[in-house]
Amino acid sequence: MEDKQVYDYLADRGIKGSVQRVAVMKYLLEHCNHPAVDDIYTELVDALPTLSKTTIYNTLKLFVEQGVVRMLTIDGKNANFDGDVSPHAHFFCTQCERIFDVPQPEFAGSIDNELPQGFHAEVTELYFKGQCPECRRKANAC
Amino acid sequence: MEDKQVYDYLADRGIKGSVQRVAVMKYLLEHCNHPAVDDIYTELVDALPTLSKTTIYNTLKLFVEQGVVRMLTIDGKNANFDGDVSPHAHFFCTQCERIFDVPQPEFAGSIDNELPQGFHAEVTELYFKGQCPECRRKANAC
DNA sequence: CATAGAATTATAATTGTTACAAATCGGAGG
DNA sequence: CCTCCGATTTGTAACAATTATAATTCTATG
Repeated sequence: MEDKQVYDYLADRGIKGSVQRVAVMKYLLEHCNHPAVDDIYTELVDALPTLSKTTIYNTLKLFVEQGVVRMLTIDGKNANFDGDVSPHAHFFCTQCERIFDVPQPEFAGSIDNELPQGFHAEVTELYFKGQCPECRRKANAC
Repeated sequence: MEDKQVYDYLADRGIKGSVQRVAVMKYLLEHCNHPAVDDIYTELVDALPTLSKTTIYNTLKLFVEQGVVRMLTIDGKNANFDGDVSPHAHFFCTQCERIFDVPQPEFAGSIDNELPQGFHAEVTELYFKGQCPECRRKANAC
């Protein structure tokens, strides 16, 4: 993926680009590993040696506010980030601690109908926690 | 609610009671405000002056492991706790920052059918974020 | 009543995040 | 091409939630 593409992607969504912002967005678009702030920092600091962790925080905050990134609070410790903002749910494996994308059941279409009168939801997060296929297989192998 | 009742409630679920554990469980059963650790501590420390915050952490960890309490990671800052473990979803008002109980759509009955082959979920958390009726009303009053 | 194991406590350490002020960057106008 | 202003980035320090640890206190049991 070209930096120019990412720059335009941000511009289309009303976000002024910068070297750092493009790098963060590009990383999120190219990886579906739901990184934490630290993961992103570690990945990018080699290419951008002056990068500051504060910048990652600032950038992600902006991205979340502008709706180009989703923040996940699934693992109870860190925030994790997802560059895929299309509706989907997440599965947290309590053993390997990885986060997986899983399809979201259809109720999502009419969220406010599901809610009591007067509530208005802007964000929906559906989290599952348990064992992923790989860890289940290992556990049963005993 | 009597302490004895709460003590038995815990015993029925395989948890040995203590003054502190009963106090925490009782508080959670009597309040649906989804308190954070600090809220619980502040509420209980008057009646139990020697209470330690570490005890609250230990106790809640035990309760969550034993499935008598749910931990919510909806607000991005603190963990919040819910003594009601029956299936229901939560709504976080981004303005007043309160957490509301809301009904959970029916997919919950057959969770593993909703998940890709091989995943096994033990916990499901459905979070909505937006404005509660009260804050919406205030916002529109301008 | 003595003892062993469990639970509680206080303190310190750790960690993720935010606040803040200084330095740097980038674009508009001269 | 230069200067200047506002936005962005950076580094440091502050903050707050949580966890680790070790000592103390409880509690059940013999």
